[in-house]
Amino acid sequence: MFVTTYIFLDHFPDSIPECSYLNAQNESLKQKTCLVVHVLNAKGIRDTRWASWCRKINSDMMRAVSPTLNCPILHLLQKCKTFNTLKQVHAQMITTGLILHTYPISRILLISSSLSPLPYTLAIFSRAPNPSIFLYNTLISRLTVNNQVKLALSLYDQMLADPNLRPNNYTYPSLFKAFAAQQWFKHGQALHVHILKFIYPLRDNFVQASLLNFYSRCGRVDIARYFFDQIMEPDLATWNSILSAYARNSSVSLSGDPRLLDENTSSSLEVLNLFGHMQKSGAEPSEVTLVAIITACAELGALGQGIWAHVYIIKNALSLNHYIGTALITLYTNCGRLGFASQLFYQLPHTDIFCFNAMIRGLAIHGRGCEALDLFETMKHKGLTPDNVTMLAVMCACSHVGLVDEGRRYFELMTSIYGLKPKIEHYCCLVDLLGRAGLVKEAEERILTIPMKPNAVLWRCLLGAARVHGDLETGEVALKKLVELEPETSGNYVLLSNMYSCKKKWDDAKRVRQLMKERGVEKMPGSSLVEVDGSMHEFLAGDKSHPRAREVYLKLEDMNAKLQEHGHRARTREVLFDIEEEEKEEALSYHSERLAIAFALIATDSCTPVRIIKNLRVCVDCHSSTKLLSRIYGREIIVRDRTRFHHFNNGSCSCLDYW
DNA sequence: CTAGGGTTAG
Repeated sequence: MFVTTYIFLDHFPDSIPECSYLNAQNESLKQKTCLVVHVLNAKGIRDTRWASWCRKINSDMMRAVSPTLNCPILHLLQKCKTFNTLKQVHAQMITTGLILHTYPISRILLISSSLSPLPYTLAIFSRAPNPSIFLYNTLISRLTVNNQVKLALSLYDQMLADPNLRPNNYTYPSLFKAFAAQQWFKHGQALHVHILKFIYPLRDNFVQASLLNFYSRCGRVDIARYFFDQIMEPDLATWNSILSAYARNSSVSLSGDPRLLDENTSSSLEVLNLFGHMQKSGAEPSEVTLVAIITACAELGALGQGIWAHVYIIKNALSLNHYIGTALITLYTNCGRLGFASQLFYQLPHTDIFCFNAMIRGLAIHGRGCEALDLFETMKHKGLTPDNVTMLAVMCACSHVGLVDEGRRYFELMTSIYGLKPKIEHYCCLVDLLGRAGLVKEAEERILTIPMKPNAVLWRCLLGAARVHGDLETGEVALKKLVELEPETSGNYVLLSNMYSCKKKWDDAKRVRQLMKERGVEKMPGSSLVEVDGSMHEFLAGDKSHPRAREVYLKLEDMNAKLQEHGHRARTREVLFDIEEEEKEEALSYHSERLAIAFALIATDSCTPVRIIKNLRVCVDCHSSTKLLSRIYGREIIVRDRTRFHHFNNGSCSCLDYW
């Protein structure tokens, strides 16, 4: 028999009230019962600071009263490593009658679920006399771990059918975790109703965190946030859940729809914002926390904050595991520090497929296509099997350096050797690869024969290719599809309008612009961020709001004069509107990255590389003038645009003019 | 008392 005692700590916040515990202990020994102690805080919630103290007291008492806990057979059970030894111990449990008791059954269920065939484990359960909610919870959880979600659900159903049993706090977290992994949104909502019915008021951090996480994994960060705000005292795992929710949400649309860009940025900022609250609340960050922070920094390009997180890990002796490693590699490659990334990569004690994928992609977006392919070979040599993401990075590597045949070959190898089914992203990459190399017609044919419905990203790839190679006909086809799929996205109209302008079809350009106006589509302003002395400065095109705007514009005049001296002719074909050549030139020279570069040139040391983060793709004119500027001012200029990096050095760019 | 939640690449 158990007697549960709750000790309130409201008047003794920092020390265990030994006397009340001892009184209760004497009482329970007299009655030969087992005392179970919990320490509660002033709000009546279990105080986790005393959890290990309680565990020790409780297990001491348990041993004194209940001999089955110290039973040698259970010790043997713990040591089982194979199905055969498990069967022997199981036999002993049956002959000794141990198998009739809840606790030993729960132990053997745990071990059996990882060693035995499924029916064996289920048989053990089905022979349990009057299985308790505890046994149901144990088995449900093991089934979800072994990916038997449907079985777990039917067990849950069976339990509901028993009028003596009601689900409790322990029933739901594993089920929601499994639903989250399967993205079963509807089923999850249905199960959520059960929580409302059976667990009220909902005050358990585990259940709330599992709900939060379920909704966030189904892409509903808004609902996740709602649940987070309901939680009175978030613990570490709860904080980690909400931080990861926003961090994950921040990179859903890499190289995709530019409209989602702002959403990504604000998600990442929210990670940092929430982290501030977390620190104020006194919760100690763990590795999981830092993965979320670093992921957010990688998305924002906030190198300074990211390095702070890296230093935090080292200072606080957190482990540099492969989760952290992958996140840091992504951070450094996204912030243009390819050297840091590869240094870290080679220092990691254990590199898995995630680390390799991050590093291969890192090399690819910096235009180090051949090194990316070498690393791919190393990875295969290590016995790691490439997956969808690896192949995407590999094809991306080929695309960025114009290795068309290799890219095509890898695409074929995907299915023939690695047994991977190309997803729409792979087709995008292939179209990109072909398009950039000038094989616009082949790219278009590919799109028409793919086994799924082409999405906007795919058409945008084709449109980009058509634009670079001036293929108006294909561009029009692509744009028609794009406007159907995304009538709100300004970039689509801008691209087509630019194409018409370039062919001097001013009327058509005007028509597109008019269409955009009629539909009320706002043009997305180009913005460039530049980090100077650890803080970020943002410039928009023609922006005069910066405190040092006067100096910046003076520098810009100097830059433009020098550019002309060095024979730069403005590539006006990218200017949207039907305006005079001279005005166009002026519009170009006030592009946001030109302002950012001007500012960096006056505000930083002459040997510091200039690092710019753009929200859109680099335009042709900026690309060629930045190349020239890197030579004129003898500065390395590193620009991160929407999809890749451009390292401008001494008059040339790492992208070799493919982008 | 034994059962439960949080991490990485696109």
